[in-house]
Amino acid sequence: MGRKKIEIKPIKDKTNRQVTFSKRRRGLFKKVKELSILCDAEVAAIVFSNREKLSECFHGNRLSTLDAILQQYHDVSHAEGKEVAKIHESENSECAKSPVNKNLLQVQRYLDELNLDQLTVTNLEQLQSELETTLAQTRTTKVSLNTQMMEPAITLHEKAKLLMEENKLLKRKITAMEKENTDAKERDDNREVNLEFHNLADNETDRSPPQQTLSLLFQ
Amino acid sequence: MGRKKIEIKPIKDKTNRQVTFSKRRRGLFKKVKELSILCDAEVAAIVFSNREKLSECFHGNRLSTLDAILQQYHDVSHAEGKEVAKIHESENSECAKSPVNKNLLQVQRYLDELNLDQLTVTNLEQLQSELETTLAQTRTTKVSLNTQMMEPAITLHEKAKLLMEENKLLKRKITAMEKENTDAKERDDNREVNLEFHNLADNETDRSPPQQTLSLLFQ
DNA sequence: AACTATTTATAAGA
DNA sequence: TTCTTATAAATAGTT
Repeated sequence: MGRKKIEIKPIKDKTNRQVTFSKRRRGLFKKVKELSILCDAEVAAIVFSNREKLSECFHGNRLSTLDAILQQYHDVSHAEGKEVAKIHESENSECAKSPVNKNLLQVQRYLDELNLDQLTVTNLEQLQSELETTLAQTRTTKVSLNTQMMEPAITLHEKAKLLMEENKLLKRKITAMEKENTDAKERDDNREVNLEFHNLADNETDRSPPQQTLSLLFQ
Repeated sequence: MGRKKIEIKPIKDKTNRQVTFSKRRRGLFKKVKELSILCDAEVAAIVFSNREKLSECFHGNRLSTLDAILQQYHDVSHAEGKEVAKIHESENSECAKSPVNKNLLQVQRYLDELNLDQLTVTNLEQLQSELETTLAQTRTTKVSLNTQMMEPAITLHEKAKLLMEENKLLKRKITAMEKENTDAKERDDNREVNLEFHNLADNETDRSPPQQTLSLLFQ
């Protein structure tokens, strides 16, 4: 659909790829919306760009979150034929690409600029733990199920961005660890590297408690 | 795109709706595949027909992340509760005016001033403090039909979920890496990052048993 | 960001 | 259903 036919193969040119990505993602999300509305279907699309940025689009008028979709996904797969409860009905679900929350972008930036040398599993878990502690206080906050309430895409959108930022850090860290391991191995095949890995593992094991706090979070 | 222009509104005629559903789902999945290939992106689409029938397609060649995220998203939803936030994407959501958002702005400023070379518990405690302020604002906000007032709790709630998921992912990867390191040392092999990936495309026909694909996601 | 020449998707008909 | 085809829609390359 354009001036010329293109082959479906990876676009090498960075600029062109980015432009195409934006255009096609927009188109994809539009299709998602249309399919959902036209056919009374639940449709979700999740996109990770090659920069690890995430955007997602969900449409449906019966189930309302990706959670629900995945729940249903699971239910259908594990209990074929079992009737899946419909949670609620709502009139309409408008959707479009989400606006960017500048605050969260700032957090992203912050995470992105973290010095890799200082990044450890402990750091991330500490951050998580702190956030969990704080967020636990929202548990009693009940949200009205007013169907006209529109939760901006920011929630799913931005949280995912944060997640991906951390994910990116993780990958970089792992890459660094691998590299270090390789180097060490080449120099001297001794046990130092292993010890380092074990330390990390121990740290994260010791820090499992945060998950308990989380269990209180999502009830 | 057809003999006549159609409005994007629910199709009442059952037959027509079913036909359109099939056609458009095929088209959607094709778009997913193209976007993935052209732009080196991870793309997933999940579709439930109005009869609760599932179909999905995933495309991507780098990450097991998406699978992992969905897995963990699912895990959390299941293990921690059934409360499902009602979230809809909306057009033109504007969060900047929210009082809670102003608190987030404080967080942003705080992050701005952080020495990025030093992420410490003290830093995090300050961050937590800021977030607590934000959440306090949230709690005192009366439930309102103003959609903007209700977002933050959900937003933060969801963020917390993802932080936890990321944490799980982190652990998983590091564990895998640790294992790989051990194996590599033992065998003196070359290391090979073991990024599993799925390409479940072309799985759009209804006869395709959901169990097969789902077992990959939700084993 | 817009603009169009084209390709692609698809609505209706067979 | 499946195919055909006229047309709407998406979009590749351009400005």
